[in-house]
Amino acid sequence: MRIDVPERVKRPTINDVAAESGFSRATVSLVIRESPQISKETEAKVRAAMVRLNYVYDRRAADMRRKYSHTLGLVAANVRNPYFAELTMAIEEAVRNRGYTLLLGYSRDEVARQQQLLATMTERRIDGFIILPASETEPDDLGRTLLAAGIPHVLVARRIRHYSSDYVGSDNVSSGRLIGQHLVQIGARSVAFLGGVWNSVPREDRLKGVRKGLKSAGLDVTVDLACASDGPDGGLELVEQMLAQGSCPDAIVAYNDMYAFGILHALRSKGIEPGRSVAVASFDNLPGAAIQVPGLTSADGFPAIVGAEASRLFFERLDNTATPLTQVLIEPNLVVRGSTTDWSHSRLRAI
Amino acid sequence: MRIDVPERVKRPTINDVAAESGFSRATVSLVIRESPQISKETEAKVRAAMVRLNYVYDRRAADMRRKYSHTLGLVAANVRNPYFAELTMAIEEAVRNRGYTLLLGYSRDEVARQQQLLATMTERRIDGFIILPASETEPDDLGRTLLAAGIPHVLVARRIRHYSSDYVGSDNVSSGRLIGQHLVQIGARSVAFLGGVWNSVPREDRLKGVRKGLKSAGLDVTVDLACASDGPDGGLELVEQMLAQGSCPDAIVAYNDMYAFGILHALRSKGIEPGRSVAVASFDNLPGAAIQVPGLTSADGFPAIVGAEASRLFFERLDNTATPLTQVLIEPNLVVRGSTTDWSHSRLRAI
DNA sequence: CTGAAAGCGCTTACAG
DNA sequence: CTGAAAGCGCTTACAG
Repeated sequence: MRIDVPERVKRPTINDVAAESGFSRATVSLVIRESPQISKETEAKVRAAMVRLNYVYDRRAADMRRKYSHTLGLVAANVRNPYFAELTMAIEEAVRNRGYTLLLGYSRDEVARQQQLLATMTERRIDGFIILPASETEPDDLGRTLLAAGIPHVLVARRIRHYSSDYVGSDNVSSGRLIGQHLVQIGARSVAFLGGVWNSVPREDRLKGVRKGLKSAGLDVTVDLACASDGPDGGLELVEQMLAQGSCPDAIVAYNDMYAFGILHALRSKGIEPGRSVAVASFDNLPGAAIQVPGLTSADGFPAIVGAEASRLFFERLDNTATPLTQVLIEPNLVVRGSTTDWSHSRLRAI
Repeated sequence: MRIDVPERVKRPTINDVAAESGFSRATVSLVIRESPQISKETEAKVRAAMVRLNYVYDRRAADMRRKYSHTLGLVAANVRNPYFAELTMAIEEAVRNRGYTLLLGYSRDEVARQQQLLATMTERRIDGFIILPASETEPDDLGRTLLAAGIPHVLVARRIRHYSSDYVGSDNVSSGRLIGQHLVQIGARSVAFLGGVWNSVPREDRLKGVRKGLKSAGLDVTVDLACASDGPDGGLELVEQMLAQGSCPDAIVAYNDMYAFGILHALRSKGIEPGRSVAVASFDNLPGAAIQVPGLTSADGFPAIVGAEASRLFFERLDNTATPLTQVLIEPNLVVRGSTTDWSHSRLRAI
């Protein structure tokens, strides 16, 4: 089967519509923008001409003459983690509801790619950025390209140390505290913290929170291991390293659910039954957490709300560049499931 | 802490660079585009002026004068399914490597949203689209807006019935056949097909493939149930409906891994052990498939390759609008795991 | 309510 | 190798 693809043809412009309708270019422009100063008849005639010619408005040309491009750059590390997927989708929706178009790029957690994306989108005159920064991003990476140029931007999900900007994210410290307190409550005495990128801000925040939660019982984290890979391999590596450090702790706190899933699998492959033998808790509460074996206790960070808030803050910043920088932290919710309560039960039984 | 956000300032233009460097506008333009007809000294002087002024190129203005906007619209149903996430990331990467910028929108499987996105991006003069269409998309939805206007577009992952276009996707029929044949091989005699959107093209293709695979042993699908939700609830609904139709089949084929994960969970909650009591196989081979309990047998569709191929085909179409429409099907690979081999073993043992 | 003119920031022939 | 002029498709004051 051979089907001809239509050739590119020259598109009609506002000039053609003016000629076809018998009005001036300015009048056509006003009709397009639904100006109240155009009479019903004039509008009808112009619109009819547009339909006859198959006219398609050129927003690029329009925006070039205006102050804003009605375009937003979203630069995200990746979208493999469903937390990021949800966050990204929420931003896209909010942005579109404001009549904006989204330019998207993934840094894949590489700073060089991220910088290239920021540069290209700036050349396309986006009105600003929402950035889920690559893990290793330094303050200068954004300071020199965005702050210095006065380009509005909101950071999401990952703060950057020593960089002041608008920011929206889940409250990682609070999530950690909830998890720590819960582990104290079920009677855990030794706790390992596994996964995440070493020394990254979200990891530090989550770990700090867990420590706060444990402190009420005079406890602290006994094992602390990072790992760049959040897949099954990463889980296995973490579990093996943990076991190599001595005995298995009462509880494992994973950096996030992606790590936790791999850790659950690794534990089983080592003959250690997650839940019964060792309690496991984590961050994010992805859809997959509920259907793990056993169900995974996890702190929900509400990525869709984070995304919506980030968009709201972005447009607020666009409207008023003078307001002080704002940090919005979304309160988490700990969802308790078998991965910690099973352990609690076996403990009680043993008494 | 209160930090002042710099005000929007008027940006220097090519005119300013011309004045600062002492050359004409045209010369500056040629320097920017690295024309070979500019001398080293001239280039150096112009570049120095650009640095002094903090000049930022305006690609919108440049593209408006050119034939192409170097911009591509990606309209995807969603990115919650990791298959789509991987596909999207591969497209973003390929597009960027060609110096293109990606405009992104999610239809959330709503045709109205999809149409709105196509319209908006067309008004932004994207050079064309890559579309992962909403499930209910009709041929006319794309025919009237894209075909009629001669806008290049490539469909990915989901074909549309009675619509001829460039298309790239995993070979769903082939995947199904591999699964069907494998089930015959392990000795399954009754097979249920669960999940997916009723009557959708990918569902029909996958089902057709499974039937082909089963046919060699004179078998056919005995239960055929669709379900719009691919979460745990959907899994439960499907399993309950299946059990209501009589006894549990030897094997379940899930429409994809997202459904399969929910189905595994639902089976366990009903006291049916997946793998041992009923074999389960599925499509996509997501990262999560390997760490299910038991490991899930699944046909890998290679979304990253689908994305790369779709991008390649898109640019080919852009370069030459006259070549015949092309359909690229990516050959799948069946990854066999415990969810089917456990059953096989128990069966053999029973003999 | 409508029109003529200038301009947004670039590129593209066309001369020299 | 470089410059003056026209143009991409719109919007924006400014008159009338």
